[in-house]
Amino acid sequence: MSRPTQADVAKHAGVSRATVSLVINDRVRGNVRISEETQRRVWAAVEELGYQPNEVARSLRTQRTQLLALMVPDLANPFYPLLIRGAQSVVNDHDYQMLVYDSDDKSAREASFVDIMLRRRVDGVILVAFHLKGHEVQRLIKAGIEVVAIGPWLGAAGIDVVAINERQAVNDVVRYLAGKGHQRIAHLAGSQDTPPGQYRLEGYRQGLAKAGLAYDPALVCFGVFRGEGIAELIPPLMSPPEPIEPPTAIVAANDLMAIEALRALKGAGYRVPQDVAVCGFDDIPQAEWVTPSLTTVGQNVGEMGRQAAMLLLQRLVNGTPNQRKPARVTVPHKLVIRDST
Amino acid sequence: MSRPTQADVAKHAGVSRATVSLVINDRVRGNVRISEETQRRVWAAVEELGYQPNEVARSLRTQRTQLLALMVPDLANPFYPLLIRGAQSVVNDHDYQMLVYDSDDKSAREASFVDIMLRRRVDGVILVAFHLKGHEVQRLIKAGIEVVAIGPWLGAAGIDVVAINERQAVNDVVRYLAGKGHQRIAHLAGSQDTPPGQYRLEGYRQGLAKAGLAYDPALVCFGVFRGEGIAELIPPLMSPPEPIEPPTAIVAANDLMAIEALRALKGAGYRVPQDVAVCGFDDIPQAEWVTPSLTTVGQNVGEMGRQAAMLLLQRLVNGTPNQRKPARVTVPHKLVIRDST
DNA sequence: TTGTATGCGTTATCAA
DNA sequence: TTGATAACGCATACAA
Repeated sequence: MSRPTQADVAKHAGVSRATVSLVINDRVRGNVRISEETQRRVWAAVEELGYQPNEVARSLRTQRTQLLALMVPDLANPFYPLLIRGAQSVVNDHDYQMLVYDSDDKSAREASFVDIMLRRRVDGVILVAFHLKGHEVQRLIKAGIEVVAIGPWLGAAGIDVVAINERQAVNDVVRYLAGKGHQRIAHLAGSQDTPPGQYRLEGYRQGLAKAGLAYDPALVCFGVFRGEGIAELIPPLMSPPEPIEPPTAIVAANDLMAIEALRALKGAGYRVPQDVAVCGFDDIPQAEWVTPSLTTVGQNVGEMGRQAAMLLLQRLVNGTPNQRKPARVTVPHKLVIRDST
Repeated sequence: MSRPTQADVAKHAGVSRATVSLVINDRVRGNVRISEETQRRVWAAVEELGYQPNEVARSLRTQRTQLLALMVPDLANPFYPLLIRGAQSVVNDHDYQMLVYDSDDKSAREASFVDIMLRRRVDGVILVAFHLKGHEVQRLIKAGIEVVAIGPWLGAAGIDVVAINERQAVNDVVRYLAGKGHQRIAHLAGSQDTPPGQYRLEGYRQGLAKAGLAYDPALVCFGVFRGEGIAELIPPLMSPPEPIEPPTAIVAANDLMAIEALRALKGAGYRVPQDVAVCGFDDIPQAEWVTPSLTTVGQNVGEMGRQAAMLLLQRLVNGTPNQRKPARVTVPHKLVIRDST
């Protein structure tokens, strides 16, 4: 029932426990020399007993868990599974495992993520944090846990960050729409208590300014990135009280919101893009599935995951933890023009 | 730099290490009695030093890691994030964390999952396994790791399984189509080296038989659940060589495949459902987004995740590991009729 | 009510 | 080239 330990292997092979450890960890390549014969015997015993090293004991001894963690705000947003995949692929190639944590975009869950990681002694974390404060992240860093953030993040001072230029991206969208002759461009903004929500709204305002259009608060409404409740926002936006002109284009803060808007608009009898154009943000695979297909900002999300994981592993394997100066990787985005504009 | 241990807390509070352990683990409620004053001092020291229990050491000592793992075949299929969410929600409520592992539908990765879990000494795993053999799962069980499988699985003898009735579900779809007058019903089958691929094909054949329709191999083509390469399957299916009649309905093995088929059909100028009806399987949220919206088999995927996690935790917390007789939970499915049929 | 001592399964530092 | 032996940080049986 109880699993074999190194001691069992040692007894079985007729050698000492230390020898087993040396053989198994391939220390033979160092200056340590162990006879061919002994090695053979050890491996035979391992095989015979079905011995699997106890990673827990190993972690306690080496002070390294080979465990990383990735926190995301919404697993149900297809954007994040792609991010996770990208990160997983490089992490697993380096003998690490990764814990996935869905914070559900909740401040309390983000905070408890920190505690859990502290207790589990993970070697590093990748954060897509919407609510975490700088000092909470500092707790991780002080405990020797390496941290990489993905996405714009206000408390990012001193840590590696992988992101796209959010303001610029929305800016691009707005100017593209203005270039197509749109004068009344609305923004379906994300939660303003999150950095992407704020940055994207800023980008929208910048874009308007650059295009010589006035900012009209009546054209901005606020939703959540999850896309819930967007349908209720559309009627008041599209049929505003008298003197206000309705928009001819809507820039949503992400694809989930844009797709919900699309559905609500179609349901209400609006033609997209003839009556109103719609743009998203992220370029999730589903942006191509909807009708009309969605014009959006393409983020290479898999690449962002990979980059973040690589930064983390660099710090972890190349020694010098917490020493190197923080990296800031900006992943290029591109405007993906489809049928909704 | 180095983090405080219980010994540090003990010194700081002026008590012994054991006392700290007792207080922190809330053993005060047992028959162990510790004075209010001592407790206060311990907690104060914990607070002051920012002590966090070392879960690694604790795991080594208690022989429990409070770690579970969930293996899925394709994180990019929106079905699985919903499953993960369901499981996470109950797992996290019980002071466990969950490792998410994407096997990428690869046999080798599924096998290495087993090794990794064995070494990490996880307390339990939830498997959505497409390739794992019975004896590989037995390795987990022999090591004392609790196992719950989600979905149909051939090597499931003796372990808890949460699943829907796959054959019946496809059966229902075929008979529904037959009832609408379809005589030529095609099947876009999933990989036949996976249980769902096989069961769904079987269900298709059963449905045909029940509806009094002949099985025609020309109406069955084989794709992958991921949905890649479906577009190439459509032209030969829809314009078969001379004597063969093309189908008037297509039953896909999952929604990803159905949606790709939908897109290919529309691209080729077919009208859905007038020229050909399309059905999917899973009812991912995106089934409702596409045009026409997709008729499909609704699986309550979040519920399946929750159920699986509950079964696992029951075994874990209610003692008696591996003793109880295996549970077999069948989650109800339902035909969700939309515009594609 | 609190303290002492031991072991969980490793790795690593010494000697031999 | 190999073998004792001491940590790693904690929980717990037993003593006090």
